[in-house]
Order: sequence, then structure tokens, then C-alpha cells
Amino acid sequence: MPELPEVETVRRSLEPQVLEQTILEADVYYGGIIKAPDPHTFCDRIKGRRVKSVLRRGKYLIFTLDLSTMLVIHLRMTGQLLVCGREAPLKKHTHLVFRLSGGQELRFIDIRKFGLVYLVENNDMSAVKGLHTLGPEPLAEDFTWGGLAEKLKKRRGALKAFLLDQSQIAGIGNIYADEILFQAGLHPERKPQDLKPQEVKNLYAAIRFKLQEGIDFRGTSIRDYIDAKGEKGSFQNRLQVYDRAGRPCMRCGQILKKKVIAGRGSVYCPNCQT
DNA sequence: ACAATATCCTGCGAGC
DNA sequence: TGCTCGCAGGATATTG
Repeated sequence: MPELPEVETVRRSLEPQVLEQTILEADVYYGGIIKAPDPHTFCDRIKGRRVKSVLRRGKYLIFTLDLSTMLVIHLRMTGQLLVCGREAPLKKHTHLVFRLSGGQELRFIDIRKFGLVYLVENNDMSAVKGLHTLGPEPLAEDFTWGGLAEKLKKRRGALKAFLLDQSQIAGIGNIYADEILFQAGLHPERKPQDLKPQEVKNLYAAIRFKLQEGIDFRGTSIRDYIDAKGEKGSFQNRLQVYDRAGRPCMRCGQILKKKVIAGRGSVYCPNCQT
């Protein structure tokens, strides 16, 4: 499940391989993942564009191209971006292939077809659903403890749902939400409004620490996730609660519980998280 | 106004 | 062995 650390790892492994390369041709095998414009127009307009940078915003990857165009890709659940040689056999579920001037190919693979691809003109990001309503980047300097406290004060419902809401904070998904809550010692069903200042501080620190740790270990390869070189991350070896329901808590030994919260499987320690 | 649920999709493991 | 079933979850659409 690519979340902020996985998407950032893809970005870092991708950028040096595609920078200043020209997209010679795009081959579409499954047009359904291209959201705008229609696949035919998409291929027509991306042809000849040169990659100027690869950026990340939340879980979105943004390829800035020349002539004020941008390629925006969201990996959703099972999306993969791979740079490989032209001779490499096409993996199953390859939906889109960009032939690059350097002789390599950039391929988009997505088992479940949830991924999203947009070609944007005039740098008009408002054409991409969800991108312009994203909350702050949690690892950027403008994401502050005070700002988080303000948002929490206005929020009802479960704390876990707040963490998963991309318009509140960009980039957190189910795995890191559970890990952050464990790190902060907070129960996923706590009411955001009720958090004491010290608990907000702990949550803020846990968000920054766990996402940075995820990047440092190159992401969580628990099912399908690999980076643009096909390499797995190792954060799955450091998970403390996610995918560990029924096993003992690493801190206190009590059995970890699993419950559906905010529509997502949520694992937590009933003793350490209050 | 907000929260819970259904939806898209495929692979995998459990159970029979 | 081979079938069905439930589950995994990002984000939007729909229902409550």
C-alpha cells in the first residue's frame, strides 16, 4: 500500500532515471487508468515531452514536463512504476508504457487497476481530483504542532479517521496510521477534540518520526510494494502493530486487538494505547 | 453537517 | 483438488 514513505521512495529511485529524458511514445494496454484526457489525446499530447523534475505531494507523484505540462500519477493500492530495459518482458497487469529517449522504458503496473494517471496542461493542477484539497505535508516545516492542535479541535469522530483524511494531513494511510497511534500511545477511537496538549505533542512527534523512519527504511513491502528499480523496502520488519493482530505487544506483551475503525482494519494495544 | 457504508479490482488464504 | 468466500484498502460516491 503505497503511502507517503513508499511514494517518496519511488520518487527518489525514479527521478535520476528519467530526468531530462524525452517521452518518445506512450503505449496504452488498459486505458481505464488514464482519467484525463481520453487515452488517445493523452498519447498524442505526451509525445515529445521532456521530464524536468519528479515531485511528490501526499501520495501523488508529479512529473513536471516542458511546455507547462505535468504527468500526475497516484499508485493507490497496488500501483508500481518501474524503469527497465526495452527488452525486459512485460509483467502481467502492465497498463501503460512510456518509451524514453535514453532507451529505457517507464512502465505502470497495477494489479487492481485503482491507480490514476492524469496529463495536465498549463500546469493546471485543479484538473486532478483530490490534489488541490490536500492538507499539509507532514514532514515539511509548515506542519507545526500548533497547526495540528487547531485541526484536532475542530474534528469529531475517531482519531484514526482524522489521520487517514488527506485533506487534514497528506500522505498517511492505514499502515502508518496504526504505527503512529501506537508510537504516540493513543487509542485509534480517541476523540480528536479531547486530546491534552501533551498528547497532541506526542501525536505530532509520532507522525514525523514514523513517516521519516518509513522513508529511511525505503518503505513497507508487505504485499506488492516495490520501488522504481524493483527493490523492496524493509520497514515491514519494523512494524509494531500493523499485521500483528493476535500477537503480543512488543512493549507490554498484551495481545494486540483488531477492530474495524473508519472502515479500515485497525490494530492496537488495548493496554499501551489509551 | 457529519458519519458510516458501498464501490472499484485482483490475488490470496481459509475452509469445506 | 478445486471451489467459494471473505479480506486487503485509497479515495470518491452514496446512503443514513
